[in-house]
Amino acid sequence: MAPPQSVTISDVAREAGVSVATVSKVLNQRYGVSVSTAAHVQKVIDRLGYESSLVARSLRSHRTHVIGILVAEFEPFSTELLKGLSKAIGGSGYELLAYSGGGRAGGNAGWERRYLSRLSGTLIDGAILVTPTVVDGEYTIPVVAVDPHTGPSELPTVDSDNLAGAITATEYLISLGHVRIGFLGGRPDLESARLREEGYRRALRAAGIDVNPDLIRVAGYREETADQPARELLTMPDRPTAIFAANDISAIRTVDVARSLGLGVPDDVSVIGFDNVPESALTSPPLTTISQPIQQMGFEAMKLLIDLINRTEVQAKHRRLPTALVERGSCRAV
Amino acid sequence: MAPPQSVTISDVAREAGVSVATVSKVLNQRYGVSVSTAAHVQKVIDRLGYESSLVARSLRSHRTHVIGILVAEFEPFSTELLKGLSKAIGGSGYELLAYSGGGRAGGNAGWERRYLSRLSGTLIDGAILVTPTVVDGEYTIPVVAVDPHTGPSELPTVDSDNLAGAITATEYLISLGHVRIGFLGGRPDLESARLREEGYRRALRAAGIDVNPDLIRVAGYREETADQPARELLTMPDRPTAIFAANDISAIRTVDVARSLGLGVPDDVSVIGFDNVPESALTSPPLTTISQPIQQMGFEAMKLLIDLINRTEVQAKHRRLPTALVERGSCRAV
DNA sequence: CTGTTAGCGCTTTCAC
DNA sequence: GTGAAAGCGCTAACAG
Repeated sequence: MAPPQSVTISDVAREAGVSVATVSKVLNQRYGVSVSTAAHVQKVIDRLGYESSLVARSLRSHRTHVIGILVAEFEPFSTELLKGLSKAIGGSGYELLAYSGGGRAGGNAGWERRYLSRLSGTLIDGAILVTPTVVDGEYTIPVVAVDPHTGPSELPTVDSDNLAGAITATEYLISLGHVRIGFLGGRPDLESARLREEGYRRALRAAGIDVNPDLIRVAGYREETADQPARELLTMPDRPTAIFAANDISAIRTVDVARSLGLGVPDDVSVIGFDNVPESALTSPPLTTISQPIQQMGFEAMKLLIDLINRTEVQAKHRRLPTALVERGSCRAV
Repeated sequence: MAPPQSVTISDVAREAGVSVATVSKVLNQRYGVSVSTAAHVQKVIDRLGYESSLVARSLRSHRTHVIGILVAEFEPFSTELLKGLSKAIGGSGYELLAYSGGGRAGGNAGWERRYLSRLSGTLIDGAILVTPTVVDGEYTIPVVAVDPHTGPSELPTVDSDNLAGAITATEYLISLGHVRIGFLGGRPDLESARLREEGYRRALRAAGIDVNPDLIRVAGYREETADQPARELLTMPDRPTAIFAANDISAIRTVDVARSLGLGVPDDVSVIGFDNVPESALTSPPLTTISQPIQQMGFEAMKLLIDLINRTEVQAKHRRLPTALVERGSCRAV
């Protein structure tokens, strides 16, 4: 039935004995085509299995009903978000296009701007930027940022309560009797990382514990960048009895590094993460962490973006979702 | 620095006082541009923050260095695959474009063909089809299927050993003393679903247990379609003591349904899944399941596709990866 | 070395 | 009701 390959609008036109303009009209249900012609053309379209090229179409008409999700990389956080986005898009009539550069796109600051330039104005009607490094400037299409660089700015933003979450994590460790608590920070350019560190410091001070700079390292949220700082903390002469890692990936790496060093978790060192990505339950022991409602964040971001695209009145341009402690097995009292 | 919005090649040309052709040449590092002109144009490009439109570019030159991943939906399996794909793409110079229709795209058989028509010939150099419903016919660009409709066909394919995995799962249940073992089947159009059921039947027969059709239901691999059949199995007068669900999503739903029915897992009913998506560790009790190396499958698919695109000699067009039992807490002996 | 010209597949006036 | 023609942003001959 369906033919092997790329059939264009001209093929359909020729086959149907009409002009491409006419085919285009029936394609887009425009007025000005007789019922019989329309039916005939439709038949040819079906027979040929024709589907209009998103690219060519978008170049001309700037409405594609496609929403772009721009991510540096497909890792646990962004894919979890994708699941929420996918749910939110339900019957909205939009389709999703998730775009990611090669692995280390995260390396080049401003990747989101480049991706956006490449796709916007044409391919997508709106975009969701996942942990973008830069959020200043204006955009030609509606854009929503998730967990961005700076805190809530002009750009519509969805994030979670990073500060409260970090305070909760640290207080939890303190309540377990820990005093020497290490901190493995996130991507320095991200507001979430700043707030998580701030929460750590604040909770420590509130408990009358001095913040020791030696116990603070940058782990960059990624596997490759987390091992070294985790090792440093774990091999200190007077190593911390607990480590708060700014995201689950770092925490998971910390558990692995600890094991490789012959240290038991939580017996020799307690570890708490942040995010509650599904992977956090896969470690042994399963990771105690602070949950962000990531899928929910995706859901909210999508709703917000669709409202923006439709120019619906938007209630709040910044949505902040709550975090919560998830106790599993990687922390214990001392 | 970077200006707010869509600047086109003509803007650059005008600003630099050259023709668009010249700009295009420096953009694509073509010969035929003096060093000084090139430098000047490059400066303007940088100043304007110009980035060429993927759409316009791809319409003309049919090489984009973008690989399409076509999925019906972003759910645990496809996103897990995405992680593997993302890793495989590393320094290859390709970028990833994951495309998904609205939620129930899975409903329309042949979605992958439609998506492909919309994107191919233009936007993407090659595609990975995730659980496509149809794999016949030819394609204009290199295509690799992951876990497709029919088993290994003409189309290059990556899958896992579904038959062996299903046999393992069923034998495991039998070894635990279960005899009345229910089966929650997958998407009927998928070869993986067929093989998993086949494995179930084969293991049963090998153990001298009659296959009871009443104990077999179709759960469709999705949350929405799994609840009802799970409930049916669980509320039978003589309900099974164990259920083998053809994927983790169905298994997780089964655990939930069991709980809502006041049945304990694994005390009243044992449940085993298939896939080992991260979510399977999040249930309580954590799910015993058959693991597929999903990320690895993504990795292999990407390698295969890149070889195909580069016309590198491809060793094997069908790659089948091993499955394994992952014992967690949702099964017990009777 | 540089610019002019012709499209890629499609939508959209605007004549007929 | 229908088609010719222009043009979206870009690349690729081909002239100059």
